[in-house]
Amino acid sequence: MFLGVSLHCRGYLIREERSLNYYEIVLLRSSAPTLTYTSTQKLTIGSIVSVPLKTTVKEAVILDEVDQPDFETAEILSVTDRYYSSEQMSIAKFIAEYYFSSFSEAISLFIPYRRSGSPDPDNRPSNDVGMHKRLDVGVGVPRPTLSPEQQQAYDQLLQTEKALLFGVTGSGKTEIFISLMFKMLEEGKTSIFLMPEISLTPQMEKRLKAYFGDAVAMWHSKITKKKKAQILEGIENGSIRIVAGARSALFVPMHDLGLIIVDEEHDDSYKAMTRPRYHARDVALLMGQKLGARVVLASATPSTGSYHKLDVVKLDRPYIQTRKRYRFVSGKGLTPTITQAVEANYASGNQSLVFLPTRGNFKYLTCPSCGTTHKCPFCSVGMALHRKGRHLKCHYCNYTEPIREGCPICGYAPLSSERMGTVEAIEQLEEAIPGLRIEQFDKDSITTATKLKQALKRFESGESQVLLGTQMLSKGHDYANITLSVILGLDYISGLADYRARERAMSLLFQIAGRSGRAREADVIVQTGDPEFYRPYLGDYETFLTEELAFLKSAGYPPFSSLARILIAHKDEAKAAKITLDTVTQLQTFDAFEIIGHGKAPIERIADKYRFVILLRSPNRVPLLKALHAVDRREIEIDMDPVEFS
DNA sequence: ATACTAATATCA
DNA sequence: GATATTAGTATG
Repeated sequence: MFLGVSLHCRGYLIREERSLNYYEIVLLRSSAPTLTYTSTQKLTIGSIVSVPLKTTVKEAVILDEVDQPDFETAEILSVTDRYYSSEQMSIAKFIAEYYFSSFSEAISLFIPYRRSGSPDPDNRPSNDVGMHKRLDVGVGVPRPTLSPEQQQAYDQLLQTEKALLFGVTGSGKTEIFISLMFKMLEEGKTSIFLMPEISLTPQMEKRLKAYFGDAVAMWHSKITKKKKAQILEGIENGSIRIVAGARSALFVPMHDLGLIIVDEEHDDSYKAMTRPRYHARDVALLMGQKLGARVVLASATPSTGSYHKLDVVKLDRPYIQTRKRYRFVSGKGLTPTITQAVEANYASGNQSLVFLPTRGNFKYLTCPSCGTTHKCPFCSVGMALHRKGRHLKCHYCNYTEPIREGCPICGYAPLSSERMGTVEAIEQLEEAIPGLRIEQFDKDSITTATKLKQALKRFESGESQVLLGTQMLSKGHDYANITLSVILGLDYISGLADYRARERAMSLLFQIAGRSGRAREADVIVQTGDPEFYRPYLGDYETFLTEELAFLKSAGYPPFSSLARILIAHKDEAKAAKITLDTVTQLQTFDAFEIIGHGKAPIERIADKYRFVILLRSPNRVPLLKALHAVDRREIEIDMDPVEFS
């Protein structure tokens, strides 16, 4: 640090006065505009400092050095030992501009670097190969042996900066990931491995730990503060070379990053649902480009977008070639056909998997007399029935109330309930099939990693014979000996008003089917009223992708166009409607995009706020972004590349 | 974001 | 008329 004690100017020694520097700063976790402060110290861009604001002290980031302004400035109180690297700053700038968040919100995604105590003059932020001590991590540990197919895919991946690894379930993608990570270790580089819902994939953790031991750390929102501090220390001293985790793992302060893997890249949970509404897959690609790191996206059911945009490396031979018999059945809920199939599978000593769609699995209370559905007082959705807790719960705002005995409108009792919930499905199956034990697999019952492990353990030991649950079932766990997969209510998914509904339904079918028959041949029962849609593509996702891309192209949807969704939410419905119309009026002055539609959101009210949406489409994203930056954004939220339309 | 201020609603 | 609640504004 340099203190400007005196200044020489044309040979004169100017007054013994410290020179003042002026800095533009942005407060962390705040939507306040950039402010100007002063300091006697020379500060670097990205440094985190403490500043006085009104009556409190806040943390802020140095954005830039500026000339003395024409207003009074306060002095920066202190400089912390934390800083954001220039790469973090520029990626945050991109996120703020592309996803319409403040810079503060974008930079707050990142975990800053910590300045090490030693006075290293070349202590530059990142990618300085050689600045960290090299540990003999992984040396001597047997590496995975790759099959010729895996070896070929691995070689191909090393030839490109970014690629999509398209590998069917059971084709051995994980061994390739591990081999790539070993390669990084050899080169003295680090890796980030992203997966959806990390806390729910203990298998992956186990496999990574087996190869990399303490050089790998798991990172997700449920990791304790203390543990996170330990991991950051490990990253800083170079002992941790691989960070595996959910979305947020993308923002850990790695040094010498060489590889980012995005597993299950098709998964929508990579899109953040709160500001900044970034897509981790897309940010990973940008980050790779900025840092010179390789990016590998991987999936058995890649998104149409990635398949279209990236070089594809295929891995299509599964270890064990197993046959699947598909059966399409009609109806709703647990029909006798399905119950009988589960029973027959159980009787022959085998295990089954039953899937219920996430949003279709809730049971609502309705009055058989007047037809009223019991709704949340703050949201325009029915309240889900939770029999275990004997209460009604709003899916959107978590408002809870006790179960009513009779209809609040006409007093009719008892109330009836519609739709199949996980609990009811389990009750019905267990009642119909004596001796059958079922694991409930949803957000209500699998709340911790421990509960997940216990449920899987019971299932693996044969103590239970059915896994029944929601989306969670489709997420890459390895299940031992499932010979029957049942997918209920697939039409609920494909019927959602969303240009990607078909893709989601097809992906789900493949993912669930992929959970079964890993060792032996298996049956897959699909409950749908439209079997002809699925039938041509069974066992061939690539043909589906090709044809779906043709459809998306003709309909003008992504990846052949760019979408933006504008969300307006206000307690006063009239005000919300007015903001919507005012925004539409502003938007109509641009010809950079098409206003697909505007009006009430499918879910009209959430948490006591009325919701309106505007959907925009443009063949080119740049003019769309430019136009949106010109509109008044004070009372609207812009969601770029939306994945949710509710 | 949040402290502060002005405006407006609520109430004894 | 005093006080509670809400809306609006500036922050360096």
